[in-house]
This record gives sequence, structure tokens and C-alpha cells, in this order.
Amino acid sequence: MSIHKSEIVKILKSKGLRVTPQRFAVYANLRSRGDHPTAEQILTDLNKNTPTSSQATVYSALQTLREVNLIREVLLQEGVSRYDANVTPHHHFRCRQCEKIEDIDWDAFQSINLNSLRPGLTVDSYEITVQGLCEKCQ
Amino acid sequence: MSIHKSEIVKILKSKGLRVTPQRFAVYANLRSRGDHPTAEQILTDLNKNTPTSSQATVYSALQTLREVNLIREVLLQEGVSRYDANVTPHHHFRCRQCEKIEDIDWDAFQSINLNSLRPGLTVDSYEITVQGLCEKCQ
DNA sequence: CTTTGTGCAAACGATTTGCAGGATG
DNA sequence: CATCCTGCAAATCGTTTGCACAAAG
Repeated sequence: MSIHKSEIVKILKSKGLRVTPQRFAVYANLRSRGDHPTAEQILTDLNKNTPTSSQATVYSALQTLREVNLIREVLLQEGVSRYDANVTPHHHFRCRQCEKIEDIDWDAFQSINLNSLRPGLTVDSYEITVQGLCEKCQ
Repeated sequence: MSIHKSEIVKILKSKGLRVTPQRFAVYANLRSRGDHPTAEQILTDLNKNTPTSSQATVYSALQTLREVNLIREVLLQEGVSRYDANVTPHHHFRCRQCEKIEDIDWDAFQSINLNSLRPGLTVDSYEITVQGLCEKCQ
């Protein structure tokens, strides 16, 4: 669960991208938290003690990290983009009350049989989104 | 598949809401199309021939219709909200190329066993999102 | 040194809001 | 005729962009 600094360095460099403190900080922040924060939450968090990144830089870093597949965007709330450092396939649980989003292991569900899909469609991936209430919001 | 005017009237009235031509037009437009349009697409469509609704009114009608559960919002694209007049449970296919969204019948997949979810969570519903390429984009 | 990235502020697109006039029940 | 809704324009929110300076390789 620790951040393999060498790995992010390798991935960025292999694409001809620079490893800046800001990019690293954004990635590290995203990895260290269990939720799926918005760009603004990351920005606030990074600058809590000392100024680390500007707003534009956080947005740009998120875009870059997404392009090299170090992070991904999750579409679980209207209006804002949320990010996830877990790029392995998994599902999501979303609390309809507090809007918290929690990962669900891929193996928690049996796999879906996609053969009954209309022919002509090519499938890349799928994902299950479960909605409900978390324990705090019961 | 036709629009049961009486039903929308009944639902709105039962909540003390008025049945205005604009609300009806937005709902009728959404029902008559197979895609999942944005607010702006609906607005353009409604005003194609004669001015029918203003921008603010379309947004407000969508919000109202959503509150009474006549339509729902689908979260499948960043930045914009898309709407769906199909409020019965179903899944979605999304083309990663043209971003078209297509409904998948609920019965297309076997049902998911939710028992393996972490205890403490209460489940309301779930939904499968399949990503891939539609036939046009192959 | 050359190129790419950062920070600032202004620009932008989708959505919301305040308010005066208009339509609905 | 009281209330709720519409339309307009201005405001707001998240995100993007242009550009001068700074840092990385």
C-alpha cells in the first residue's frame, strides 16, 4: 500500500513526462486516502500546511496522471469529477445520504455473463455500482 | 410507449405541482427519444420550430420531474448531466468512441448476489455499466 | 540551454438564482 | 385571485486556457 516512487517515476519518464513535486504530491495524496476526492479536496489537502500546488496545477496533474493510467476518474456524482488511485478493476458502493464512495473488490461478485448482449457491441469492461446507505447513515 | 398524459398529470398534481406546457414538453421530448440527452439538447429540440421553453425553465422542469420520479439522471459522462425517462431498473452500455449510451434490459444479466457485501451496508439498488464500442464505431 | 511544467488571472461551459411579470388551479 | 411557474439576465461553480517565469533533463 505504500507508494512505489520508483514506479511512478518509471511510468512518467517512459512517456517523456517530468516527475515534478506537484505531480508526485497529487498522486501520493490520492493513494493515501480511502475515499474518492474531487480536485478541490486534493488541492485543499495539499496546501493545508504549506503551499504545495496551485489550482491549475492540480487539475493539470490529475489530467496527466489519468493519461498515463496511474489514476482514474470515477463518475458517481453530478457536476464534479472524482478520482481514484486504484486502477485495477473494482466496483463501487455509494451512500445516497453522505455520498461517500467505497470500493468493492472485484471478486465480491460473481462475474457477469455478457453473451446475452446485443451482437455488434464490443465490450471493454464493466462495472457495478451499488447504491444504498452506509452504516453511519442508517 | 405513448405518453400517458393522464399519468403525468396525476403524479404532478398529487404533489401539489402544476402541469405546465413546458413541463409536459420536456417530459414528452425525453420519452420520445431513445438516447439520453443533456438539458441543452432538450432545449434545442423543443425550440427547433417554435419557442417553447427558456433555458432556465428546462433546467427547472428536469429537476421537478426528477423529484417526482418521472425521469432520472444518468451519470455516464463528465461535466454534463444526461436524463432518462426510463425509470424502471435497467443497465447501460456506453460507447467509448461516440459516447452514445444505450439501455440494457434488466433481464439481460443474471441477478447479482449481494450477500458478500460488507455487513453494515444497506442496499437500495445496483446497476451495471458496460463500456465498449458500438457497431458504428468498430 | 531547450523544453516542459507551474502559477496566476481571465475565460469558459453547464447549471443556478433573483426577481418581475404571467399563467394555473 | 393567491400561488406557483416562467423568462430573462446576472451569478456561481467546476474546470480550462494563455502567457510569463521557473525548473527539469
